[in-house]
Amino acid sequence: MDSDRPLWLRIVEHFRQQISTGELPPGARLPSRPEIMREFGVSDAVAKQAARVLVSEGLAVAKPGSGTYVRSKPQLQRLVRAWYRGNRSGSPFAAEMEAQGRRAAWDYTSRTAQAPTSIRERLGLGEPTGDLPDVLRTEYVFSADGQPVMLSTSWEPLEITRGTPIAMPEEGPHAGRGVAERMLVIGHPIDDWRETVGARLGTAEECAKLAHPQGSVMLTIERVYESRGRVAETADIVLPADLYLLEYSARMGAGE
Amino acid sequence: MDSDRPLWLRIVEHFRQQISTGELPPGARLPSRPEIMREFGVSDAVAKQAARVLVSEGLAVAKPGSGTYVRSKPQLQRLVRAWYRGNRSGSPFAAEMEAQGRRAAWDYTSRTAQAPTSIRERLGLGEPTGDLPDVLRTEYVFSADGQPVMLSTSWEPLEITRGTPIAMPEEGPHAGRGVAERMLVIGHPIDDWRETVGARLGTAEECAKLAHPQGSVMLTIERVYESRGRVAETADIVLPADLYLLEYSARMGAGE
DNA sequence: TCGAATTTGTGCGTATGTATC
DNA sequence: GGATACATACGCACAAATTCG
Repeated sequence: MDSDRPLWLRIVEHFRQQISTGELPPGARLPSRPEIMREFGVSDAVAKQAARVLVSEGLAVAKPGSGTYVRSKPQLQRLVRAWYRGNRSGSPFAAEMEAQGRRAAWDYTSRTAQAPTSIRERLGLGEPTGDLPDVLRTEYVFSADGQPVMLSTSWEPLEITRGTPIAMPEEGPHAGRGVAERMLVIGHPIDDWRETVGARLGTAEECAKLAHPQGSVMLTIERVYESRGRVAETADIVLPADLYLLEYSARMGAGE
Repeated sequence: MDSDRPLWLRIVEHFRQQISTGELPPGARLPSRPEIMREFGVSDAVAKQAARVLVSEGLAVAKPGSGTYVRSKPQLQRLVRAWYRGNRSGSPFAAEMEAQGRRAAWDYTSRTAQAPTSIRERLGLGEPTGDLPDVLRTEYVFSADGQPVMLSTSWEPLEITRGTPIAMPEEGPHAGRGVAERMLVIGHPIDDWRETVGARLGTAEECAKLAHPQGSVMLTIERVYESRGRVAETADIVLPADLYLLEYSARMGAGE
């Protein structure tokens, strides 16, 4: 008689408000399911549903055997996706993390492969030759302060890098230096840059790698680096939307 | 004994695969709850859970009284967030939609208000004076081909626009022209531009306004327009991640 | 036009497994 | 080991919307 909204929604809204006002600070324990049943006079199914929604919204974390807790929201970090760091040395990620006073690190695995069609299109590759590999595919897991925070799969055409000292991104004298710097070494200065940003729910694998609950919202970036009108590298980047904001900016040319 | 994964997850994965391979094409009807119970030998609760997950993942749409259907995924549209359209006339949104051959339209409501603190910070406003309004707040619902596709809340400091012919964004000779063009009219050329991109689950209100199922993933943009080092406008933009990709690009200066 | 069958959404009660405290 | 708490699972009931004869 109170309202026409579902019971579980009212409970969700009750806790949403308590969390947003700070009445329930991060880390605070929410009532257990039996407690919710008593306090709100609802059944177990309703308490369950409400808890699941709060968790799926990222407001709470459920710990079996312990309780359900208000999620401590790490401050949203801004990732500056601009190019004025072009002539710095070292990886852009490391520079960004250093600027925030965080410790950067990454794991990677590289292997040559034949590019799938979607990547072929982005790289401007022609038809594949037999099953000859034509790209170097490198998977990265980037970490900040020991926490995994970003996934990236990078594709470089072997056409460009084969036989050069930078053929393997993370080996040799230019290891860990970032794509732009490495390409410059072999005479392919990156002079154009394009990022396509989207968002979706993370796959189970992505959530696991990033130590996030299943179904977390992820930002996706398709990055393309060009050198003299030719694509020198492309990457698929995935990062948790609850950790990062992406910052793009441009100064307008006067006439343009 | 088959696996240690939850029953509902196995059912979800079953349909996920059928959908991704096209075996279940967009618009196809999924089995009803009783059918799933029979086919998989599970209880009603499991069938329910599986259906809810498929819907929350955006793979299916549930129609009460009718059935659950594979969601027809509209092609992802790219929104170019760059500034080379600076000297075009008319609204950027209208131009973008026109370029895609779609019909653009928008509703709006404007009113003066006292800016909340987060907006004050972005606009660089000082302490509020009593409860005097100091911004014009305009809420937009943008539509393409009659479908709502984007929400935007725009904030303009009255300090700048008060008493000018463009004080009301959607009235007078410069109605519907876009912020940059309007600001230029009163001698505040937009010369810097910054967007902060994030993603999250849409609120119930946002999902309703955008005719999307509850809990859809949304892209969020915080846009700031500056004129001579001063913020002339800021906007909060929300758009469904299953409809749009955002495209940012930059040509690197040679030396930078 | 009307009514019956179907289907989803919501809600209740109970039981078992497993992790935490 | 015992109590507590969450995750999973079974079975049932009813309301509202849709479909179709």
